[in-house]
Amino acid sequence: MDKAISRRAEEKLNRINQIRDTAERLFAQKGFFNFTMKELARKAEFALGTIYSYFQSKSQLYDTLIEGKTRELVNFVSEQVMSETTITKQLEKFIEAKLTFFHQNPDFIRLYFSETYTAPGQSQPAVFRLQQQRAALSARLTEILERGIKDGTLIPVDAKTLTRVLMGLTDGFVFSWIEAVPEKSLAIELKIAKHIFLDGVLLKPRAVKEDYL
Amino acid sequence: MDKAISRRAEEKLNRINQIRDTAERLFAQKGFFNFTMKELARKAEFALGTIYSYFQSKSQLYDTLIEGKTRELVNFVSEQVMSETTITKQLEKFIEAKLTFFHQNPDFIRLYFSETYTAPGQSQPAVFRLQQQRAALSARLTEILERGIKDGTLIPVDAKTLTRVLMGLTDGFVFSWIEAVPEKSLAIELKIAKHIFLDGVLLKPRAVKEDYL
Amino acid sequence: MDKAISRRAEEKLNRINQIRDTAERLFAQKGFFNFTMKELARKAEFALGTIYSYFQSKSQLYDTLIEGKTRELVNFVSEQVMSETTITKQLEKFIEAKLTFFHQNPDFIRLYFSETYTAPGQSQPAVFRLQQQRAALSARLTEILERGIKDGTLIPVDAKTLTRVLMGLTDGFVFSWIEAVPEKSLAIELKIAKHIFLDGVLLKPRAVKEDYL
Amino acid sequence: MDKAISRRAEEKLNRINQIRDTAERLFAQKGFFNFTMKELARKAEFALGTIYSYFQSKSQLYDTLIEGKTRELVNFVSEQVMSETTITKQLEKFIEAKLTFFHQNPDFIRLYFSETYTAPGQSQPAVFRLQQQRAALSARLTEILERGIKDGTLIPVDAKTLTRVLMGLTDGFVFSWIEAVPEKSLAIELKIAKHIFLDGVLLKPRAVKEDYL
DNA sequence: TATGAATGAGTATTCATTCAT
DNA sequence: AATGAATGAATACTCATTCAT
Repeated sequence: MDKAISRRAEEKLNRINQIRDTAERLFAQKGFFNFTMKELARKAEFALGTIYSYFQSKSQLYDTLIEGKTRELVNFVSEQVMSETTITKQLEKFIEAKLTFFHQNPDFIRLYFSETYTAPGQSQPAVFRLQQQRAALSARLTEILERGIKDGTLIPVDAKTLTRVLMGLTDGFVFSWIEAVPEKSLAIELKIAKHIFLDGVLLKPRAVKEDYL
Repeated sequence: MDKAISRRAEEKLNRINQIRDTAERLFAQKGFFNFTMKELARKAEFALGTIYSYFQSKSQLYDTLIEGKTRELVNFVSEQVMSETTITKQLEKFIEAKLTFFHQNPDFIRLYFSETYTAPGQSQPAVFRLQQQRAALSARLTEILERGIKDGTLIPVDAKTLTRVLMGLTDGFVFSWIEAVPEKSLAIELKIAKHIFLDGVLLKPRAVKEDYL
Repeated sequence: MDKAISRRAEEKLNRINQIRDTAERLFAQKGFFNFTMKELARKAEFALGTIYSYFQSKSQLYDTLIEGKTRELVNFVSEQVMSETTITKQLEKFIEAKLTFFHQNPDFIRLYFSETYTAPGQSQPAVFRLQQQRAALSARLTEILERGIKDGTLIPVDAKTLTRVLMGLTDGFVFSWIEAVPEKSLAIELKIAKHIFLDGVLLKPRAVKEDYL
Repeated sequence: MDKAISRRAEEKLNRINQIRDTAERLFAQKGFFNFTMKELARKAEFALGTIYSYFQSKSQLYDTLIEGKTRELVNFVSEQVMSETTITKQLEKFIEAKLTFFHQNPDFIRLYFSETYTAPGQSQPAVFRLQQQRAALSARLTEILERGIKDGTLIPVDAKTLTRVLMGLTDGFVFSWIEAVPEKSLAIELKIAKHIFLDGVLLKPRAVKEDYL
């Protein structure tokens, strides 16, 4: 009996996951408005009604997808960063984890950006939660940067500003993958990314550092 | 007679521009699918049919808007960059011009990202053209970087990779403005951006530069 | 063996009755279209499939309910009327029985009217049978009235017309209970009803009776 | 110009009325749930979208229909009744007006009863308003009856009860027309109805009047 | 025999686009 | 040229019914 129940539960989970995966791919490929629930049903090989027995609505399905993946992202990055101790290593780890996550979840890239893109005034659930998660990630980054600035490792710039900058920089990196994810060279890209963030692109560092507001 | 015609032509141009401006605002605020042509007509203070006498379809209006603005962007950045001679100055100018353009056209930020977001396989006209324009901008950047690498100003990295990186980095910077465009501190942001790109975030440059592939 | 079978048969009957009762309540409360078979299953505490093993379809369940209750009504009224001998008493009994039946089956009031309401051209089974039952009831009434007219007890009006009138009048009485069934005053209402049907509302009967076509 | 505008206004009114008439017929024939907006469009010879440009939704169209007709009914009956002075004449006029209205609007009979039928707890707009109008009509009737009871014209029964009774009786009369409206004999039916209400069905009034609670 | 997950036809509503005035 | 009423294809979602377990 127990076995039967768990087998059913497992099958149900599999079905849900099959829908989720198909939906994620379709949302990513076509955007929210360009795919129909009918198409999802066909691609996921379920009847329309079956989809609706697992998810309340198209929006709710979308929300669930975004929310789940974003939470994964935040957890993944947080764990990786916490495994390091020095500021420099933590920053490197942050970059590495964020880029790695998106590299492993290329479909999510579009979702992530299309959601962040949506006008904030609309305050749809998905957007709201995603922005909350982004905020959580930012807060974690700010802590590291504040410590780095205080102990003289980093340039003395307002930590909040620096946070926005680094969040943006890494987003931009990922964003460049929308057109073409570099299949094999993640290691190289990572190396370059870290280097640029930490040391800049000039071969010979400038002798005199500028003043920072 | 000539005058009358030119007055009419001017009026027509004004009308078109009024529609364009309203449309750009709406596209930016709400996204392509979240407003109706009826709403556009009402906001632009024209009849529905009038809009359609100037633009073939909603998509075509959208395409036109994206295409025009992107071309403006490319021209603006190219001109600014060409006004400088040294590699460092040109890179600084590139960053400055790109960020300035988006700072002055905040509505365009969403359009730019939402379009780039749309899946490339779809090959809708707007996306296609926008990507062509992006390619043009990238090509310009690659030239500069190649010269910089060759003359020893920049770290010896594959120029194509570095291009993608810098395009992504600047995109990311702009992207961070979607949530909140910094009204007054563009100068400061620019200073920081340039510094980070060129010198990195470490206060004391690392003594030994790593090897680059 | 016999016993076991009869126990099963009894259990089955109980199950069917539980479904019928729940269904009757739901049909009456919400109307045919405003509740789902799922809701019925939940309220009757059976699985959806179980309902369908006892009733072919939602419509057929509805039909069965209407048919059964209407047959009860006709039988009840007929029996009561047949227990009297004089015309006046029979008419009083007809009124009394009809009103009493609906008073005891308030849920059925809505069912009765909503069904009669449905367009006759549609010829759905339930409507058809209900109308047959109504016809049976009417026929019984016509007999009484014809005798009453013949023997000079009643005003000399076409019996068919008078039948329709009295059917309508009693329906109307019952109909007024849809909004609020008078809990305690059935006796009083009955007294008034009988009086009005037989003697009218004027305190002093008009001296000269009009001619009737 | 004025003319053109009024012509358009008139055409628009005609169009709306054509939709209303078709809708009233369909609602009456099939009930709310058994007809589709598509069918309405086809029967009214308009495109689906056109229907929606005149009415917000199926429900709103339904509400509008019920509300309008019911108001007509109440106004019509009120005006007729007010044109008489004696109690007896007013009661006769009430019966006459109510029956005449439904005789002239046979489609409305079903709507009227199906709406009154709908469970009151649901409190849908249409039901609510219809019941308000019914209440208004009842109130008017109560006034007349109270005066009649006071001045000794009518039997001494609680006026509220008598109101419910007479409302029910006339409803019942109309209700009997659902199955078959008597095309030619309205005058006769009216005569009989009035007679029964006022004098009852007994040819020889009973000598001793019963006591009334 | 009982269950309830899966099915998919059916329906209200929206909105880009057309075209008679 | 300008207007906006009319059009109807497209789409999210519901719910009676089936059937494998």
